[in-house]
Amino acid sequence: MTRKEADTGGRSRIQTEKRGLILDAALEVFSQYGLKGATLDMIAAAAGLSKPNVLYYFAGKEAIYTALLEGLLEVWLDPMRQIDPTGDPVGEILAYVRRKLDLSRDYPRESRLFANEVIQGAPLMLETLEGELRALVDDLAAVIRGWSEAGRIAPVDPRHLIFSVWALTQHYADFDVQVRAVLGSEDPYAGAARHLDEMFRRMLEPR
Amino acid sequence: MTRKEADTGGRSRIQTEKRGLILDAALEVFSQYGLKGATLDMIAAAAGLSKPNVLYYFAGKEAIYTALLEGLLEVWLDPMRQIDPTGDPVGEILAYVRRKLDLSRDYPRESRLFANEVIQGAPLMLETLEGELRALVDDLAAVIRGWSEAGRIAPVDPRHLIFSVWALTQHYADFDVQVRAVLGSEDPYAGAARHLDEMFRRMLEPR
DNA sequence: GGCAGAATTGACCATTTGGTCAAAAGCAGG
DNA sequence: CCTGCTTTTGACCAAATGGTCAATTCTGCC
Repeated sequence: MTRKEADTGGRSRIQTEKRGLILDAALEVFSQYGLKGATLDMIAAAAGLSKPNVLYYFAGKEAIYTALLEGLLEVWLDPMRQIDPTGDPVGEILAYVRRKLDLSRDYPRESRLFANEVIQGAPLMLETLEGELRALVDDLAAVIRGWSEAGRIAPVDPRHLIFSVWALTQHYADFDVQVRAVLGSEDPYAGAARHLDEMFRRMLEPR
Repeated sequence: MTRKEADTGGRSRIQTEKRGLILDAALEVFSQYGLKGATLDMIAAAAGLSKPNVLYYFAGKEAIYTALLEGLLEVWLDPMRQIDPTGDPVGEILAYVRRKLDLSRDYPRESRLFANEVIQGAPLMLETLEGELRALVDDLAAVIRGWSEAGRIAPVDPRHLIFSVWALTQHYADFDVQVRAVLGSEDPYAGAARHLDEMFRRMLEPR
């Protein structure tokens, strides 16, 4: 486990505990109100700590926000890393979609936090996006292009295919209220899983 | 033209002018920083007016934001309204996708403003989403279901299909920085247009 | 039990910011 | 040019908010 949040990093038990508490509270608050909309008082209250005590563990509001974002990227990119270039092409992509949709269902706050950041121009993540993310996408794009050229999936623009996976899966987390407003009491994720599975299958299966 | 922004509504020439100026400046600022992140001073500066002067035309910051959102929905829903139930099914949906993608390309600020609002729970739009939007989607879903049952398009969940159109097209506006970080200097919209066209075609054409 | 360092907090501060107001400046019609 | 109005603004205010700090409490260790 190399996740930042879980890495005690030489910190005392109580430090690790409280930092975790704060990060969890901050995720709740930031994902709902954004960086500027959230206040230290809200975060402190949600964590059950006093404001100065929160500042004892983190240098400032932005430091909490940054720590959160850093811890996030790992988890977020993980489903992509799990794709097996030697596996069955259509199956691998469908499984990827499935993992990404599960992430949206199980970690909607994380998804919204990320979305908020990117929509506002990703001032804190531009580097990462242009570096790590881009490299990862290039790698996967090469694999997909290989599959495509070998006739194992229908011809497709690899990078726009990847965008499509992101867009379609994250939509259910980020636009949750809209989706639910339209669907009423129906569970969005059951329908989404069937729909996306069918959709990508039709799109990818070679004729 | 029934758009709120353009409706003089009995206001003097100068009123209409200045209000328009303010709304345009506010769109720029709100879409970039969100409701809380934007300040009246920023909006005033962007509009080339003094802060009290801005408050002379609008009751407050939220009033500007609300006016903006109201003016938006019309434009945003328009492409859906243009779908012709008597037209060619696949062609109609492809044209819809195309219109929606054009909107993302030509009005990214509007798209981001809307996205920001919905991600944060749409406190000001829940009613509209559950009323007007839901009704509109239900209507279109019925049309699509008809096409599907008549075998004129492949079987598909109508409402999730609509979500897919929204997600895929708006992604290019809302996540612009991410898309560009991955693509480099390549124009996102040319590739997106081809990709989405091909994707929906494969998905919808009956076997 | 006592002590050193870690953890916690109430009180406080400076800045930002949404909003007010009374006075000044424009402006159109007579 | 005067008059009544609309428009504009500088000065100001109160509340919210990020952050500080000295003092107090707690904890682990001998």
